[in-house]
Amino acid sequence: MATGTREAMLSSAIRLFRERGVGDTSFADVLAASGAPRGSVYHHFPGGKKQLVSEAIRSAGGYVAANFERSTDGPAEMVDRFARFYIRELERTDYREGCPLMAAAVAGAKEEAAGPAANAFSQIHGALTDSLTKSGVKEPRASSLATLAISAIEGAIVLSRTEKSTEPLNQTREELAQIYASVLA
Amino acid sequence: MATGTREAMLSSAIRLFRERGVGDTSFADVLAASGAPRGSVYHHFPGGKKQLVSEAIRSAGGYVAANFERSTDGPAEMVDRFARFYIRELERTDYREGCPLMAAAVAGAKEEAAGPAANAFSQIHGALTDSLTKSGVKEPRASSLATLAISAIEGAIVLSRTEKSTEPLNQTREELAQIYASVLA
DNA sequence: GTCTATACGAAGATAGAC
DNA sequence: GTCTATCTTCGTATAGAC
Repeated sequence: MATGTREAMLSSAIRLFRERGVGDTSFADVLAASGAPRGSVYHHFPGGKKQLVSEAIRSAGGYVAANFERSTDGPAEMVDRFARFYIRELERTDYREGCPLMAAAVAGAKEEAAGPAANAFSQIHGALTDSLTKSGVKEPRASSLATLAISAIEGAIVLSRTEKSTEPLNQTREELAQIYASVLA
Repeated sequence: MATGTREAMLSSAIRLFRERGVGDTSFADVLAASGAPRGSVYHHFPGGKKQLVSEAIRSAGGYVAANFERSTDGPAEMVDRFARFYIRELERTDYREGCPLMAAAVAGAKEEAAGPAANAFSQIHGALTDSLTKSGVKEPRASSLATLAISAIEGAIVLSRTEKSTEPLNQTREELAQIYASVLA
């Protein structure tokens, strides 16, 4: 298919970013991982690596946001599913792959990475805040609770990864569940 | 002084890691930032870049841990001071410099970075858990609450940085203060 | 302990043939 | 749309003079 190579490069880039970070991922790495033909790189990404990074993080952000929000879910479910998703991801990849948005955000100097990551975080925060207010939580508390959950889960993903244990993420998930339950009661 | 160059290189490395991440920081960058003489690199760090990274993160870990724990503080104070420290750091550096342990942990493939970061996180978690149990919180809740606080603050640092606003970190700090207050009451 | 010079490879990017 | 070849720059590392 026409876009097969492009898609393969983007998804390989995302995987490598999650694994080693943006700065440690080279163009050649993406080529090798995706099996994409060497000569077609600048055909698909005339803007070079910056374009590849930017599009990959944008794509990852859309994916994470879509996984985060399900219109039928309440706030507690959104948070719990988000945490569980990354617990599964860490187990699936033997603790190699973290959150792509985190990887991008830490490369603060690269605007092509940090910019799309900021957008995605903002989108997730907005969705969770909305869900909280619809459940009766007033601003500014709704925004605070949304920030707490996103911060805690993102941080816990990193801790779980470095410890090679799901315990930090599970502990965080349980504490958040308790907080959300008491607020929404 | 004999170790002046060495120290300068290490502290410059830490600053650059916080700013752009480990993968995007080159040896030459560290040299330029520290003003260290080009020819003495392998005199001070015969193990090359791996040694520099490893020692820099170890040093940063000790610094963060020392800042985190003060023997006279209770758990709520430890958490609050940790959050406030990074709020000040973000303001001081115009949101350029995040947590060095985060930067190291995200470079999961580099054991010389991820290893020392994991040690530092573990040390901080142990100190906070101890402080909680001494305040009467039983295990395993003490461990969970410690994990929640560290995860949330570390995650919030990243969010605040990408948004160029202290709001996420402040919101997280306030929510954590509330949780700790209710548990310790 | 610091300097210059340089080797060596990796990485990003481009050109031109097919 | 893909291939090979190549150019340039950068990054790590080493050698040898001072």
